[in-house]
Amino acid sequence: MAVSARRERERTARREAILDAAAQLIADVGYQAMRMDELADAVELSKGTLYLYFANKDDLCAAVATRLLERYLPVLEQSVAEASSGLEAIRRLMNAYFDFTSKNPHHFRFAVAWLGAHHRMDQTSEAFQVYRTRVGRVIEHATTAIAQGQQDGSIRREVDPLPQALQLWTSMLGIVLVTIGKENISKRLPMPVNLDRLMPLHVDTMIRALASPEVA
Amino acid sequence: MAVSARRERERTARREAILDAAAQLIADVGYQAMRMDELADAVELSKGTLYLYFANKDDLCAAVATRLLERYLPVLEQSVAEASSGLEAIRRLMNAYFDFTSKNPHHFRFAVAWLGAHHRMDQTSEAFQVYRTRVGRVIEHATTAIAQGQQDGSIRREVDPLPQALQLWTSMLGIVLVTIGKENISKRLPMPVNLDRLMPLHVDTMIRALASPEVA
DNA sequence: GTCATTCTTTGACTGAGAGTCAGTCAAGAC
DNA sequence: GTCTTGACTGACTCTCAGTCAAAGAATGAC
Repeated sequence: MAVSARRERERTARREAILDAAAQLIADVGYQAMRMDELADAVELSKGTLYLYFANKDDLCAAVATRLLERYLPVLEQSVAEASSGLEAIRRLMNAYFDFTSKNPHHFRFAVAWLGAHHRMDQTSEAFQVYRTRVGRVIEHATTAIAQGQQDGSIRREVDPLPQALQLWTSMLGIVLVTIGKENISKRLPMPVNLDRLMPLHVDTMIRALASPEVA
Repeated sequence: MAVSARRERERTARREAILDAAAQLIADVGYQAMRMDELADAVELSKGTLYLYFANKDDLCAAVATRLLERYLPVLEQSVAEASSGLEAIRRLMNAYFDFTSKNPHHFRFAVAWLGAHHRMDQTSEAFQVYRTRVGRVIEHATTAIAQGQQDGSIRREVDPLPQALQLWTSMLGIVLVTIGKENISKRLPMPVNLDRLMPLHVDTMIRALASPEVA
């Protein structure tokens, strides 16, 4: 039946329209401050309709985050592909991920809230499932790059790729968390601090820890 | 006048009583789920009274967090004092900080929310000022340990102590963030992951990056 | 063309929880 | 005795996520 096919298309289109508006709003004010009424206004739908497309606000935000990360994955992949060695791939991957989070600070804030959440967020929904696999994709790239670096001799043999990839990604979270709020945070800390140097320093530090002795 | 002195004491005592109850509640359910009505019940005061002692919920949580960190500072200091070298001091400091956050996951969640906050949290209040100086204390210890390690030859000369201390503290945040939610997070990620090893791995990785060539 | 059916949308409403404020009360001042 | 001060109260307001009974639109059968 052609009707149901068209319905399906329309439904997808509407969903995308909601996500577009939500992404814009979140970029402007953040996902906490974004209100569902406001979003309904922006897409010219009633609030109830939003809840026909997404289970709740967190679910919607997860979908926005997923789409953002999904669109950025090719850039990450490109950066890895261009690398001359596994170690270089790690450096590029870190820089590219950092670039992504700098451009989408609110997406990152949401991801952190997701990780840090205790009770509040219901993470059983499909949106979170999908988001997880995208994050997994990033970690996989790091894992592959490390293994490759061991092949080409740029990275130490003793390193265990998957755990180390997790360590890389996870430590990155902290760096990014502090950096995206730098205007505020540098005033929040009691010592004079230049947070622009933090990320490059972190990359150098990690590279030094991974590099095989010959290279270093 | 003796009256005002007594009033002052009583006021302080009441404030402490509120903080005690709040610390307990936050430890039980987390700072998000802790409700001001519930807290008022617990200290046998009315809700309005809480707002005579603290500007708002965030302010109160910041005071709880500050007190916790303050009480743990001697332990951190002890761990540094017992170290045989600057590098060893860093290792101990990282482990001690990690121990603290494991025992007080909700405190840490609050700190992360504070760092990640965009608009929502009003951070101009005194409570946040004080909290900042306590965090600063931790970073100072790390800075000192690095400088000391350069003196005793355990840490590389090229390292710049303060920026590197910040890098240490900041990268730690990410690791801890993921680790404290490990029961959940290991199910949240698409690959099989043992998060118990993450923290030791991070410490080893950082130590390797800092160690002077002779030592490594 | 009309009517029944099914799918979509609506927006007023509910509930939860932070924060407020006019008013009460007790202790001290005079 | 009465006046002042400051701590305390709790019913109230406000904001916002999420709900649901009713309205509306599209489709298909005859």
